Amino acid sequence: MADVSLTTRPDPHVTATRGEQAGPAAEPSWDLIELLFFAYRDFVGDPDEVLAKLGFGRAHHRVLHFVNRNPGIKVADLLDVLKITKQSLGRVLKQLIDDGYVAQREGEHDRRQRLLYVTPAGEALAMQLAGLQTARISRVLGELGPGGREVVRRFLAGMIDAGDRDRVLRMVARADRTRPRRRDGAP
Amino acid sequence: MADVSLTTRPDPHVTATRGEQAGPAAEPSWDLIELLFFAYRDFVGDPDEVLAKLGFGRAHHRVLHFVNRNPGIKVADLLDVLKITKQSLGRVLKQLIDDGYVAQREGEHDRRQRLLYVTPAGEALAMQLAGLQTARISRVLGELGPGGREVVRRFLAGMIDAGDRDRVLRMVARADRTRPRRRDGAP
DNA sequence: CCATTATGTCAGCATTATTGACATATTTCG
DNA sequence: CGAAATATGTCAATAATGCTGACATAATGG
Repeated sequence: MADVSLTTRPDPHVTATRGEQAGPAAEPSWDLIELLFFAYRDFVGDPDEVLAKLGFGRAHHRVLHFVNRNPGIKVADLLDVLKITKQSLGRVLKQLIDDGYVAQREGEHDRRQRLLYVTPAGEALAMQLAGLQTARISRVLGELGPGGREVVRRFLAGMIDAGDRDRVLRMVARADRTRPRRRDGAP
Repeated sequence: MADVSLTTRPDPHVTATRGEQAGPAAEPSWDLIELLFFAYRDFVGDPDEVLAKLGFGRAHHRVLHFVNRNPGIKVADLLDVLKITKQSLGRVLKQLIDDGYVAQREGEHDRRQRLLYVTPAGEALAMQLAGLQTARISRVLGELGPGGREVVRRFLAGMIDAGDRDRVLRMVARADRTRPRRRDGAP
């Protein structure tokens, strides 16, 4: 049974890849639809296990992740990224704060703002979770060979709604620069 | 602002792709982690809208999808694929049956079994939803150029837990053969 | 006949999301 | 200055989707 189709094969239904024209949809991409479902489920599965032991869920992960990646982010911007309501965010954010994984600080220019930062414990947890997901990704990219990473990146970026894509890519790029060197004014 | 990084660029943190060795996790793949999050959200977003108008949710989509792809599937096997409990499945399955999207039939050899099939309405809905997702996928694959599809496919397959991978790939391959020609004994 | 299997169902609970309404503090602007 | 707008927090109710545990029914199979 080993290793079916993890290697390249002719792939009968590559009918022509039919790029642009969104005609009457020849034949659904069943394989990619299903693989994406299973891949994403397992991709978030590893963090889920760790979080469950702390009494947290997937929602906590998302909040912790984006706060870690965007130190000093405003609550309003976080809501924008996550596309949830502030009531939904409030609950999980309160738990993360109460448990000492996230801290708030007043904005310097605008004291209404509660800028969000991860605590050292929060950063450690965020890095642990990201490490699990990165391990999975790295293993696969290693199997793909050179160039694979860029193809995957372009595929995922292209799958994002056009209206959001640039904002997301800007955020990814910005945070790429922000994280590496320990940011200045962390609490 | 347009089109950042949808084109290939040097990509600073490609540190060596560090394939196999799962050492102390050098630097997280922040970009792919986040892109996967946003890509999956939008990938399921299109069907979500259609389903909401019918009073259905994502859970209904998954059930309808796998029944459509695996006509005559046993309840137990569906539970295995979805990895949920029969109580959770029962709720959404009952709605799909009551609303005429899924039908049950007794197994021929084993009359305890309730084999699941989509009705014509169910097939139409499943195809509509798959069409939306396929349109998104096809557009991106068209932008990736030849070879992109296979890289993406291998990436997604590789992201699946090793223990499940073969089973999933076998299912994908089997259904690839099952669907195309109208199956024999559908209700 | 009896143990097992396949399925369904009742009851209760948790997580994560929603909407609507309102409260508080602060900034901004006329 | 004072009113309007903004940023955030919170209360209450509801929905979707998952869970556990317990039990019921029907059919299979030794």
